[in-house]
Amino acid sequence: MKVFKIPEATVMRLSVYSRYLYQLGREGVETVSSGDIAKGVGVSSAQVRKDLAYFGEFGTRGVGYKVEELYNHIIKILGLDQQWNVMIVGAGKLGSALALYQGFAERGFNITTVLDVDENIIGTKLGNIEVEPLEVLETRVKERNITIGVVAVPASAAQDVTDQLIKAGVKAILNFSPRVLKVPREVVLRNVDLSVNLEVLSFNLVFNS
Amino acid sequence: MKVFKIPEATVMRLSVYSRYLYQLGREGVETVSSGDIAKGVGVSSAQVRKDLAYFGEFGTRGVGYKVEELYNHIIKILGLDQQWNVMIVGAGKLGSALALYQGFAERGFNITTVLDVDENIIGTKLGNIEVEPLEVLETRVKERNITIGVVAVPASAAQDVTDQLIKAGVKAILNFSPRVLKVPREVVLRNVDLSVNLEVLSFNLVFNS
DNA sequence: AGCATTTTGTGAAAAAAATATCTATTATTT
DNA sequence: AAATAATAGATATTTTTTTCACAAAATGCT
Ligand SMILES: NC(=O)c1ccc[n+]([C@@H]2O[C@H](COP(=O)([O-])OP(=O)(O)OC[C@H]3O[C@@H](n4cnc5c(N)ncnc54)[C@H](O)[C@@H]3O)[C@@H](O)[C@H]2O)c1
Ligand SMILES: NC(=O)c1ccc[n+]([C@@H]2O[C@H](COP(=O)([O-])OP(=O)(O)OC[C@H]3O[C@@H](n4cnc5c(N)ncnc54)[C@H](O)[C@@H]3O)[C@@H](O)[C@H]2O)c1
Repeated sequence: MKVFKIPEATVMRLSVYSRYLYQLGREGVETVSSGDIAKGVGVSSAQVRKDLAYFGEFGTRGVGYKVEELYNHIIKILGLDQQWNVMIVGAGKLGSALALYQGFAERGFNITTVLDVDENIIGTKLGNIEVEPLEVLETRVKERNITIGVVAVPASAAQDVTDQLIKAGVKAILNFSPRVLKVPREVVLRNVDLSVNLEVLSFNLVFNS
Repeated sequence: MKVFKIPEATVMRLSVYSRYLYQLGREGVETVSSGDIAKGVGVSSAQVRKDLAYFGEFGTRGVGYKVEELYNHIIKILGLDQQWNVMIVGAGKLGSALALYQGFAERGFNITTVLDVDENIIGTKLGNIEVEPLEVLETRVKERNITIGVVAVPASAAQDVTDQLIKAGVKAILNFSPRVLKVPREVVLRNVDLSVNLEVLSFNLVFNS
């Protein structure tokens, strides 16, 4: 029921702010100004205040923000005050790295299931998750209440896997394959295209010289 | 000496267009309109034309673009008509996945060197690259003419590794650690923050419901 | 050859985002 | 208690990016 539209850049920055606040919290800092945050994460102080202003008033004029309080607010805004069950499809190099990464659990993302089609991979363990065959996709999504699907299969299989995830009831998809995916409007899609990132670097190297 | 500023979003889209054109080329398609490209990658046709207009006139009115020709132009724009030597620092889960990924070489990114500090990892092979100790960083950057450094170490080591890369002469850095890095203005930096991506999903799941 | 059709390239308009400025509120100092 | 300083929140301005819309080519059809 979105009324205001929040810039995606704002959401991404909030995520970064929250991690900086977490760090400050652990260092024992109790209050922080928009300028401090700005300095810490490399944006302007006006930007920090603007980003927060979309969601309410969290600070005290003349004083700043309470680190812990602001942190909790942002965590809530980002939906990280709850657990999200995640399925990774494709237990290759990248899928395995993601499955083994502890950082996601710390932020409330529970990687409950990893699937593959390769007989040699199915049955192996990634940490304490056993890789299961693609056939159980729908069953697992339903019984484990999985809302987020991660696509880490070759480009040729990406759309097919995506369709299966959506049919099974997944609400959001993080796509690592270099393929433009078609999803219904109500499904949230994000693409992480690692090649594009390298190519932006090479462009800048050529262009700025 | 940059005269016009090109939106970063434009550069990212060009990368996506180029891959779509590559695909079309392999399917034997010879000409394509801005509308076709738009449909294929999910943007507007005006956007496609505007993006290209920053760099010249590549099409024929009433006809469209020659697939191969436009592809070559974009490859040139992105600096992919040359080889880039890349060093990955951190041969953990993510660094290994990146080192073993064939897709980068296909786009002109030559991963020549992978470094780590862990005695158990140094000396092991990733494909045909042997993981070497961090100590050789400067030597390798120089002798192998490395211009791009990939930071795939824990956040606590990220700034230190970055400083070493820059001191050794690397011109661009792709950072996978969840840490805001400080780099001199002339060094190109891009952050790939995988947690942020998941958090944008959870935000949208909460916000749009 | 003339006319209809397609589709680029582009200037103008609109929308979105970032930045700067101003105002109000709190805390601190004198 | 008044003056001063700090800083959030609101508003205004500027900049950037996207979208729109149309004239200018190129093609093909009659
Ligand atoms: N590894 C990287 O660093 C990297 C970088 C950029 C992009 N990518 C992209 O990420 C994706 C995965 O890359 P990777 O390097 O892990 O590849 P990979 O080949 O190591 O792993 C892919 C895995 O997917 C499995 N698979 C294939 N079809 C499947 C299906 N229909 N259902 C379930 N599993 C299936 C394969 O068995 C394999 O284990 C690819 O699309 C790749 O282009 C990877
Ligand atoms: N694996 C993922 O899916 C994932 C997801 C999001 C972010 N990240 C980030 O990417 C980075 C790497 O993640 P990972 O999962 O590969 O971690 P990892 O622990 O598997 O690997 C890190 C590697 O870096 C090495 N290292 C440590 N200090 C070093 C130094 N100073 N110089 C060279 N090497 C050093 C370690 O020996 C280790 O091999 C981390 O910053 C992590 O937060 C990873």
